[in-house]
Amino acid sequence: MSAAWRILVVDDDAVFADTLACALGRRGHEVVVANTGEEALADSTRPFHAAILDLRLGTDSGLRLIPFLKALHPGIRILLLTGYASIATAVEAIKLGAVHYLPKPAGVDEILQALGRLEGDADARPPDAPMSLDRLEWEHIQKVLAEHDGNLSATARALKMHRRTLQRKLAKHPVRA
Amino acid sequence: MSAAWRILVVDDDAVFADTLACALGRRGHEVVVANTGEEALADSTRPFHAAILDLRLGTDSGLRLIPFLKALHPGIRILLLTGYASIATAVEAIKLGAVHYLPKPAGVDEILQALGRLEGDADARPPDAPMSLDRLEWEHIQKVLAEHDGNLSATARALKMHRRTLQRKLAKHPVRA
DNA sequence: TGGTATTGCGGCGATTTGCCGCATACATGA
DNA sequence: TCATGTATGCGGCAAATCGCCGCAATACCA
Repeated sequence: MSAAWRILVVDDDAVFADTLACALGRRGHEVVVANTGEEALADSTRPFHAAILDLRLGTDSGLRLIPFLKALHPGIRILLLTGYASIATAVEAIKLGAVHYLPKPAGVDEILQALGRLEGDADARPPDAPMSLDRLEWEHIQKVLAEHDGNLSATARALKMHRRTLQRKLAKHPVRA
Repeated sequence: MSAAWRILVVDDDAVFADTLACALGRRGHEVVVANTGEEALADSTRPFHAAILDLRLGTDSGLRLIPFLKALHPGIRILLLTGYASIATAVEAIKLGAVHYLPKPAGVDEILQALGRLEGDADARPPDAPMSLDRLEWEHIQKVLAEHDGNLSATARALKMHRRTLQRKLAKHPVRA
C-alpha cells in the first residue's frame, strides 16, 4: 500500500465506524463515514478509491449498495465487513464485484491487505476441521433466508421451525471458525 | 426444458462422487467422475458444460483446478461443493470464476439450481422444502463420524462439541434413513 | 501389566426452545 | 377510507436441551 487513499466507511454502528475511520486516518488515508445507505451514496463529489461496507445497514443490505457505488466511483474497491458473515452472502458479495469479504472482528492491517488484493488465490487452504454444528446451522439458515428474499416468516415456515426461534438464532452472532 | 448437460464430478470420496453422478445421470445428464485433479484434467476430448469440485482433493486444493478447467472447457460453469467450507475459500473460489460455492450436504436440486440448471422452470417447480435443521445436523454428524471411523471422542473434538452432547444426539435419533 | 484413551451414563445448573400473546407496520382491495 | 392479511419485534414462561462434572467399565498398546 503506497499512496494515501480516499476511503468510504459505511456502518450503522456509529461507534465502530468512527473507530475504524480513526484507525484508517492514522495511517494517512482520507476517510468519510456514512451510517446509512443514503449517506453513502450522497458524497459523490470526488471518487473513492475504496469502500468498507457493513452487511446490515438498518433495514436493507449493504449488498444493494455495491452496484451504485461501482457506478458512482469507477474502479472502487469494495470490502464487506460484517459481524453476521455467511458463505451465502460472501458468494453474493464477490459476484457483485466486491474485492473481499471479512467477518468481524478484523484488524486494520487485515482490512487494508484485503483491499489491496485483487486476484483469486488458488493456494488458499481449506480448514483442517469441518464446520461446527452451530456454524453449519448458521450457513443453512442464511442460505434459505436468501432464497426467500430475507422474509423471516417464510423462512421459518420453510424450515418448519418457529418464527420466534429463527428470530433469536439470527440475532446471535455466528460462531467463529 | 433445455438439453442435457455434460457434467464433470471431481471428488476424492469415490462413494460420494458416484452417488452424485448417479443422481445427476438420473436427471438425464451425462456425467464423468474423476477422483483426482489429474483425472479431472485428463478428459478434454469433449467440452464439459459444468463441473462440481470438491475443495479437498487429496493433498492439493480444488481451487487450483479452476483456471485449468476454464481454459480447457470454454464457458464451463464450476460449482464448489465441500464438507470443509469456509468463507475464505468461498471468496477465493468466486474470484477465480466459480459460479457458486455450497457446503455439504446439499441436495441434487440445490446443486443444479446453483449451476443455473433449474432457472428456466423455477416457476413451474414447486419450491422443494429445504432440509430441516435437525436433518442437516444429523447428516453432518454422520459424515464426520464416518471420517473418524466411528470414534465418538475424536468426532466430538473435531466438531468442537461436548462428547456428552454428541452422545445424546446420537442416542436420540434411533435409525432413520 | 500399567498407562492411556474410549465409552456409557447419572445428575445439576445454565441456556435455549417452543409457543403464547400483543403491538406495530405495510401492503392490497372492497 | 377502512378492513384484512401478512410480516415483524419482543416479553414471558414452562419444558427441553446443553455444558460440564464425576465415576466405573472396558479397549488398546507398549
